[in-house]
Amino acid sequence: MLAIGTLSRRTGTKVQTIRYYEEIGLMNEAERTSGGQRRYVEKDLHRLAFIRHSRQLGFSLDSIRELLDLSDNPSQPCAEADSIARRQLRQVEQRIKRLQALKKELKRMVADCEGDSVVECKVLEVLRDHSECLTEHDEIGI
Amino acid sequence: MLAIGTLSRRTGTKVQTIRYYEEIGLMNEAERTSGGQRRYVEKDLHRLAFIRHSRQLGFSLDSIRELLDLSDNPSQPCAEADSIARRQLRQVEQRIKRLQALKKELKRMVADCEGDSVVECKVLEVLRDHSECLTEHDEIGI
DNA sequence: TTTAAAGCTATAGTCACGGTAGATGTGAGG
DNA sequence: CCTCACATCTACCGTGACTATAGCTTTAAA
Repeated sequence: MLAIGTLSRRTGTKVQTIRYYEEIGLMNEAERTSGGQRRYVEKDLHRLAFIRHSRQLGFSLDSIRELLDLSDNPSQPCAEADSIARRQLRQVEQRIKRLQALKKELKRMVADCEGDSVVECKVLEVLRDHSECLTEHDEIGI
Repeated sequence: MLAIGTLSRRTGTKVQTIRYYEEIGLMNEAERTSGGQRRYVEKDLHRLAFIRHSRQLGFSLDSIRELLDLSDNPSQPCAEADSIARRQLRQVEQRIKRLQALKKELKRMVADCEGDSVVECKVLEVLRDHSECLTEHDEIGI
């Protein structure tokens, strides 16, 4: 039986995060000692590792919930897990695109900046005047 | 004198967002009508446009605060604005790198997935076992 | 048995807003 | 001047995915 701190170290997850996952029902409610402390078994370790790994791949907790459900019912067809992964892939590709547009704009901004004082600073000038932009960026790129 | 809704439309900023910017001191406190409604002048429009444009380029509100301070004191040297922009550029480049690693991993995941049922689903298998990963991804890529 | 470390709950904060309720103000038409 | 639709006001809660704190209790090793 593992204490929460051990689970934390073994998975690289903060203790509070583990408790948070329990609170939102992503982790099952852990068994407790007579004194009220949480104790975990190997199965919990695997589940948490699955969650963390999925988070590292950028899946939302909602997507992870779906993936865990699928993983818990091994007789279902695989198509759903596949489509969740593909959706995630599309999102990542979108983000990369937007960030690359930003990168281009920022590069141009700092490359052009050679003024000594703020009055003629290219960085601030570009920020002041949207029309100087090469690309149309209506959405915030995160 | 512009009402808040006009400012909102002219800059593509939600009304609540403008009020929020005032609350956190990013926008100056607006003049008020006798009835208590906010009224703006051209200067406010420019400041808000600067803020929105900076947000579109991914700057944090804290960075924008610095940039606005610089912009308000035009005799200062330009170096600081430049370094803020360069910092932002580095962050964007970092994010792109991480996302590209994720993309690679996700692509491999969905490409390998051909099983019919969840038991043999490659997607779930990879998520279950970190050791199958090509890359080390310790941080969550956002 | 002592005691330091680890655990507990409850609560609030993060970022950058978005949304709601219920009251009040404004400006154009009659 | 009056009405009425629309705009705006304040105050507050919610988002995602945690993180941090305070003040307590439990555990395990020496």
